[in-house]
Amino acid sequence: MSFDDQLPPKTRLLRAAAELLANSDGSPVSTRQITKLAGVTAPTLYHHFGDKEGLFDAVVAAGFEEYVAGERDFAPSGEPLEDVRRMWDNHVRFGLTQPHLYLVMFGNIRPESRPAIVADAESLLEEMLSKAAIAGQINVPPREAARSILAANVGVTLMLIAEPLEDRNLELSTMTRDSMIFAVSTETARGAAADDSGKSSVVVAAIALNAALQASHSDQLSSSELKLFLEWLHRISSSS
Amino acid sequence: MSFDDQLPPKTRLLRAAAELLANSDGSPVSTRQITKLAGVTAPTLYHHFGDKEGLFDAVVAAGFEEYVAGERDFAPSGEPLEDVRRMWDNHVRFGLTQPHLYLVMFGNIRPESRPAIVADAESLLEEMLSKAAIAGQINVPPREAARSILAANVGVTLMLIAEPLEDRNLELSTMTRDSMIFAVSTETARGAAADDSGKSSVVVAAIALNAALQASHSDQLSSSELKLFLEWLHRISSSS
DNA sequence: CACTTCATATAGCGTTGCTATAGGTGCTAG
DNA sequence: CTAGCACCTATAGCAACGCTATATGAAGTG
Repeated sequence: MSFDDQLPPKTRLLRAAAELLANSDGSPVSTRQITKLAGVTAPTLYHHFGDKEGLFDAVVAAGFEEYVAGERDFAPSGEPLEDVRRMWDNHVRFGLTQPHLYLVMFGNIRPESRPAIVADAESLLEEMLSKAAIAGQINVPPREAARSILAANVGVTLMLIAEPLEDRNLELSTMTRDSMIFAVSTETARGAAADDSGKSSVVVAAIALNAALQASHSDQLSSSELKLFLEWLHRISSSS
Repeated sequence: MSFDDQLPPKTRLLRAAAELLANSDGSPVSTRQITKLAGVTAPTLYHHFGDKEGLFDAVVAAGFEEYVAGERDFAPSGEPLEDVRRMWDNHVRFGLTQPHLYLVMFGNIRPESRPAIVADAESLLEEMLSKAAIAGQINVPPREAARSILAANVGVTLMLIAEPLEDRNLELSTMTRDSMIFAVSTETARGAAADDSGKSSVVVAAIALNAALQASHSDQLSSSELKLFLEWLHRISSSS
């Protein structure tokens, strides 16, 4: 169960820490576990990495390489905002496939101590958004857009990690992603509010839905379902 | 430096924990510090709260009361989306004035263990968004909108907490906030390319009706009818 | 008074991150 | 060849951690 004795202790420590971090079910990883798996004793760890956090930082640095590699892997599609979407998705995917590493990278927030990793991720995003800005596709300075989008991206990823596996719904991610990109992009036709009739109630909403349904040939309901649905709608909207 | 001996130990423990948590500069707070400040011994803590996390949960619960009180304090302005903005701002303000408490509440994420606090904050937001939905102001089901907005809200707050005080820029918050609200609100005609406007109005109306029905306990339909009705509504509103 | 129940204290277990000290190893200089 | 010098690693152990088995006191009830 130990590591190849040929490798230098520093490397063995890094691999052991990475492995334990990846397989730990959220419980903290002790230096004793790490040094035991690496086949070295405690002082070796502190000689090479200063302290536990130093070792984790080194692991994170390697993890970040992987993260950045993922972010850069896809060739620019010529559609910067589409690339931003892919960066978002890659960010979330990274967080969900390596939740413990991600939590060390982005989750271990301490007041007034901004992890360098955040700045790196931010500039990576900003780079792509600058292209979008050049193409006149966004209505916010790239730096601010990057900060904003990254914040939302981190928030969503943390939420998804915290969620039990069985009801993890990636729609939260895509929806938030598209909301953010939509909001900063210039391609949105503003104004032209469809119905600002206001003062909506059950009745008004029912009437609106009724009209809209009949006009749009929605195929979400079968015809028999639709018939009954409309009858109920009528009952609701003709009451009160 | 100790606490009023008249108070029951449970209260003293709570206050001591809250105080140490509030004044700690991010470093962890030990049970020994807490019990010493409270003037009790270890078993007392475990008798009342089970374990350290239990005590922290209790502190958080008190903090959450404060948080909720802040969220409810302002009278509804009659403009639900404006109230959502204020809830967002209140959330950020709470996080920045009590960063350590906030980090215990929202930052201490562990894989697959979703803090109850998140669900509470979510339903608080959802409640307000339902009003917006009834008024036909949003184009996404309230629950999904709440999840999405809260995720972004948490992400932004964590980012701001991590940022050094001197260059904390609240514009990140307002910008992200408005981006999210803008994206889910119907006051903007969404990108024409991806949208069939007829179908879109069906969705909006369905969402509004759904929210209205759940809010008003209409007795126009029997409970079994209502159940099926809502199921269809859900099918319609979650399509597109 | 006897008895139960709740609340607190004494003392200590096992584990944590970390280190003072010392010893071994491989290199270069004389 | 050997002496000296960095560099690296191990032995052993400290202080602090979360937590608990056990015992003692206080308060209420028959």
